[in-house]
Amino acid sequence: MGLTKTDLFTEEQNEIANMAKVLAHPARIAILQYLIKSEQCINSHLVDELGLAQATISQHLKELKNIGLIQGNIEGKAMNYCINTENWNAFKNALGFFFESIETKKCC
Amino acid sequence: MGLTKTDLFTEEQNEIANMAKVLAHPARIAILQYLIKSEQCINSHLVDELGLAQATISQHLKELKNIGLIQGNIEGKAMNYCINTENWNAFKNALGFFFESIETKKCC
DNA sequence: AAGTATCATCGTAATATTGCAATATATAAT
DNA sequence: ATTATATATTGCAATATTACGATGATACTT
Repeated sequence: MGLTKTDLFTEEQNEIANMAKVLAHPARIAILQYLIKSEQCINSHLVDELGLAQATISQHLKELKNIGLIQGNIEGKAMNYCINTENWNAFKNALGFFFESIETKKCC
Repeated sequence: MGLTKTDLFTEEQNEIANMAKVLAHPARIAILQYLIKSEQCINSHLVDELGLAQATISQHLKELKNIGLIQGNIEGKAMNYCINTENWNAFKNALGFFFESIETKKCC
C-alpha cells in the first residue's frame, strides 16, 4: 500500500519518524555537510558538487527547507541556503532525547 | 526513478542516510520505544500494542534487526526481541557526531 | 499424531520516493 | 528589449516502501 498509518502512533513517534525521513537520503546529508562546511551555498554550486541534476537538487533542498533544517535567502539571481541553527539544535535534541531514553539494562 | 544513486556519495553519507531510513517510520519508533520500556517483547505483544497486522510488524522487526538495532532470541515458540545496546550506542554516536559537526557561525 | 500458537516469508496491491527533461520564473547583463 | 544565468515547478518513468492475506515453518500442547 505504501501508505503509513500515522493515526496508529503518537505525535512524538510520527515526528521522530518525519525528522529521520528527511535525513534518510545521502544527497540531503551531503547537502547539509556542504552547507556546514561552507557556511552558505547556492544551488548551482551543489550541482557541480553532487553530480545530480539541478531539478533533483532543488527538490532535496525543498524538503530540507520544509522541515526547517535549512533556510534560503534570495541574493540577486542566486539563492543563499544555510543551516537554520535553531531548528538544527531542536533536531539534535529531539533525536538525542530519543537515543538517551534507554537505560542500559541486561537483556536476553 | 526511485533509485538512490549511492555511488555519488561518500560511505559516511550513505551510512547516515541508511541509519535514518530505519528510523523513518513511526511503527519502528514505536517498536523501539516499546522494547526500551519493556526490556523485551514478542511479536504477538506488538500486534496488540500497535494495531498493525502480524506480517507488517514482522517486516518492520526484520529491518530493525538487519541494521542491528535489535536482536532476536528464540524462546520456545515465541521470539524475544530486544535492543542491541552496543549498536544502539553506535547509532547514537554516529548521528550525534553528525549533529555536532556544525560550529555555530553566523549566516545569511 | 493432530491441533494450536507464534513468527517468518511470499505474493500482491497501493502509495511514496527518486531522478530528470522540459518548462516556467525571476534577476542580471548586454 | 534581448540574452544569459540561477533556481523552482511540472510531468513522467522507474524503483522503493508499506500493508496485509495466505501460506510455511517450528515448537509447544493434548
